[in-house]
Amino acid sequence: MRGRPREEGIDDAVREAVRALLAETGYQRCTIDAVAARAGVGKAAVYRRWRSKAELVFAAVIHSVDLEPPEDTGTLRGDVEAVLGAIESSLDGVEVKSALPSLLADIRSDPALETRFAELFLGRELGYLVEMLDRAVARGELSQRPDPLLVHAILLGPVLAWLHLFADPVPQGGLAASLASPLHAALVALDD
Amino acid sequence: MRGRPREEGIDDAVREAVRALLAETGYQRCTIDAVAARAGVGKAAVYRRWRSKAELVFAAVIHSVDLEPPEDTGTLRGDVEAVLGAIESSLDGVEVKSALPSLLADIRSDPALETRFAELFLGRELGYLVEMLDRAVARGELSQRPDPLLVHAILLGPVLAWLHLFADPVPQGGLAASLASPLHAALVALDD
DNA sequence: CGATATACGGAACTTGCGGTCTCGTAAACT
DNA sequence: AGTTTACGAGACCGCAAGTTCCGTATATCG
Repeated sequence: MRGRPREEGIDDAVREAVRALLAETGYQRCTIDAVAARAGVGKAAVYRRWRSKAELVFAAVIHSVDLEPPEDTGTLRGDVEAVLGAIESSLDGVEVKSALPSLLADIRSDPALETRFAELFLGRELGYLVEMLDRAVARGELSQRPDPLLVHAILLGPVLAWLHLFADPVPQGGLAASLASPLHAALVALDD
Repeated sequence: MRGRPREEGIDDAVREAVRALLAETGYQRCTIDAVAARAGVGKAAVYRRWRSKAELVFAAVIHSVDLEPPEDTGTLRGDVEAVLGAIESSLDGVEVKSALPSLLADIRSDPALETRFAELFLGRELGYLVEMLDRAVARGELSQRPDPLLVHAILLGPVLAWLHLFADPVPQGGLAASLASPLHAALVALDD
């Protein structure tokens, strides 16, 4: 590579500035000028790294979420609760929560972003669910593996609806705990 | 009332133009100038009726959705499928589907809109669910009425996730049919 | 060392859209 | 008749995304 190399730390500084501004001022007020100023960086340096504001926010938020593989709790019921908890906490991050609707809108209007979102998030979640379901089949809790897409919708949907659509406070003991039993029953019912 | 009265038909013409442009060009390209031109109307006439683009799109989309009270099918299982079908078809309207993420983002960033959304949609849906649950209790299918907010999340969430988050084709026989059994089981499990 | 290529911060610039205002005109009420 | 409000058309403002240019710094290649 010829020329001056990319300066170390700018990527992180910009992503951190995005997260801070999202938390402090929301998605609309989190402008590229403000991000660059906050990170002590020129706008050109930002656009050299990300093609658009949507890409930048996506990268910043993604980077702050670590989607962990689900633990094997020994029972399907326990695994369901663990998965729900992971989804809830990943969606409930402080700076993420308020930006989620706008970010989703951007993702849906940019095919490249949509593809990466499907691979980075939905695909990984789906893979984890398949593992969880296969363990349940091996234990004899399910007779066969149900359609993972349906399972994904059944588990992710209620958490998404609550945090994203309702603005209501989370119920006693957390969303995951409240939803684990009924959604476990839903998966069992799916097995018939 | 003094002065020239509002011209009849402009409200409808503008709302219809919004729906057409949403379907043809998506939310971003559906600009107020384009809407006014399409409706054969000046921009001032638009802003005399709606305070912002978000209000306008909200009104146009709302107006195209008729949220019907759920039928009493005689069983909770049947009622659940009917409710799921109603949610699915209301979310699956051609022009609504692609605009939904952006519209939701606008709603979430405008407190006045958020209130109206909660009243017009969430509140009405919640009321219908309470009726459905009370019928189930009267029939003895449930021992007591579960938390309607949880039920709302459990029923609406999976449909929302599928149509709004996944871009995947709907499963065999429709979403409502595929989800009715497992989600009915979830409600029954909620009763313990 | 010197030429070239790329990065940097800063700032000017372009473009597009939401939203407001003005103008000349039309249609109602008092 | 006079007042008030609506109308279409279009000019206008403000703001934010995205691009370009400037002077400068830092790397590789010959």
